[in-house]
Amino acid sequence: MVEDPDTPQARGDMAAAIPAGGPGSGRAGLDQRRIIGAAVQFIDQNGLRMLTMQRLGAYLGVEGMALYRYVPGREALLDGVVESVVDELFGDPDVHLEAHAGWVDYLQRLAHGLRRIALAHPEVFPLVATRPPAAPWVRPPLRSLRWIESMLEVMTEAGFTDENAAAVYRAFSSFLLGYLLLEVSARGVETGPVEEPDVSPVEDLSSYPILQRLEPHLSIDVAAQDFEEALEALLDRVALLLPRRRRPPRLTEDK
Amino acid sequence: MVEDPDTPQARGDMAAAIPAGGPGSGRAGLDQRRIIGAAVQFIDQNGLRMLTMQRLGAYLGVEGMALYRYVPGREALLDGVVESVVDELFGDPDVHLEAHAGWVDYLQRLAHGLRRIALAHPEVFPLVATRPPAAPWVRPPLRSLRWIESMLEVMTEAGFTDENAAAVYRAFSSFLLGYLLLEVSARGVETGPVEEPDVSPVEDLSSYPILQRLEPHLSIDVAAQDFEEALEALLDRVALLLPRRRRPPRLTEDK
DNA sequence: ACCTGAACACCGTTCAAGT
DNA sequence: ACCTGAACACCGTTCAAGT
Repeated sequence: MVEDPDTPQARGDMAAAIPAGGPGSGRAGLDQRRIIGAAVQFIDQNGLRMLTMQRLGAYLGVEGMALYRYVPGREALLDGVVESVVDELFGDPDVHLEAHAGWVDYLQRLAHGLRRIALAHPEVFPLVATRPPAAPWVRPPLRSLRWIESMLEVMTEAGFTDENAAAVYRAFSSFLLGYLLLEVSARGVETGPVEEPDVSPVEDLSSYPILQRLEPHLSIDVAAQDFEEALEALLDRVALLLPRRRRPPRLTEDK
Repeated sequence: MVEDPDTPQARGDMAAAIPAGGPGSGRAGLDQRRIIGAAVQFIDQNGLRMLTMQRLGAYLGVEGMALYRYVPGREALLDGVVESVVDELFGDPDVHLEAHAGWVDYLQRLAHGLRRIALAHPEVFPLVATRPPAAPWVRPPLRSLRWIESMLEVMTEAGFTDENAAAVYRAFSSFLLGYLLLEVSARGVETGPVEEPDVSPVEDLSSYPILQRLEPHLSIDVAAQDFEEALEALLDRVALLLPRRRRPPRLTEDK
């Protein structure tokens, strides 16, 4: 079930005129899975806006138009990229779908799994966030029917009403989307191409004294701690929806 | 300060061969403000992916290359679009910068103002959300130094420490970004072009019984109520950061 | 001063032709 | 069966030329 996006089949060192050292002419023939995997790699390495049918073709040692035999077009390819990246969650050993210790543990694993994906593919994540979903109840970044079903199942079995389970799904999605998109974009997405040193004309802060004073508190390292706290706050709030029981103490498994 | 994006100067009914009834050859000469305003209108009407230098030129009754005298290029134009839309906040009479009744009232006005902007320009908002910010501490959707400064000022004057004011700014940004992006995308962004009826092959839900059962709870109308509740929850959580005082009761002004 | 024509390098996409 | 050449319509962008 875990589709290795690396497909290390017969990787010869013949990356001669091929840009950025792609999988080269990996022989073995094209195929939709391989093309989408290569697109993910290409975006990770070169940024989304560098992805072109012809460049992706060259990356695969082929002529660009050849891709149209396996992929309906560029838009469909991007959809495939998003699906493929989100589906990495299925292969994550730390998010074991069936082996969780209660809904808190489940949501924590899910959240951390999605965060790992976002950080592993920062150039792809904006695509995950903004591609129009197939249906209005598919909310990024949890854009997989399987995961939505899984989450709703865990929540309802944990005693949440249907209505509350759905509300938790919505709140959880909003939280993850906002937080991860900001974290990923703060880590210099668009650091892709050449990144002209530019001597950082970073806009004059002298008219904004408070912003200037608080700047150290707005650095990326500070922001990186927010995730755990915000997740905890959300889980605490969710726990209040549960009829009788209090939320179990943290890190204690309650099977 | 309120720059009317409609620029109703001499609007003749000569929208002959001009696509989608733009401002036509509004005479009066081009100018960067007018071009960016037209781009916003164009995106609102036709969707982002329809925006092309040549089409925007035609929309303005001009030849496309003419725009390069006023705008450095397409990327810069998009930056201008984002800035222009976010700056509409300055003209919003309900978000009066100086006349607020405490930080709770201030944050509520700010949140609702940004929500109005997102809903007024659903096709632009993904751009607001994903354009790489000028600096890592500029967090969408509050991408204006003036507003960031303003918010930090209100929070610190209300008694929050520098560190907490910054934390509130981060949490507030994440909340707004995640919530508004999802709300906007749920309202059929990409309803732009022709929207083939498609008979909605909306993916078979029969393998996902819980999802199927909860579908009514995931509709857009249900989700639209979440904003107020989530905002309240965030404000409650923020209030806990304040050293002594409790959060003042809702809707009561405390000047 | 301001816009346009023509040109360039590059897109996505189709399809007949090659192997 | 699978890839390529050539072609088409369209991009963003530059610049000499028109008015």
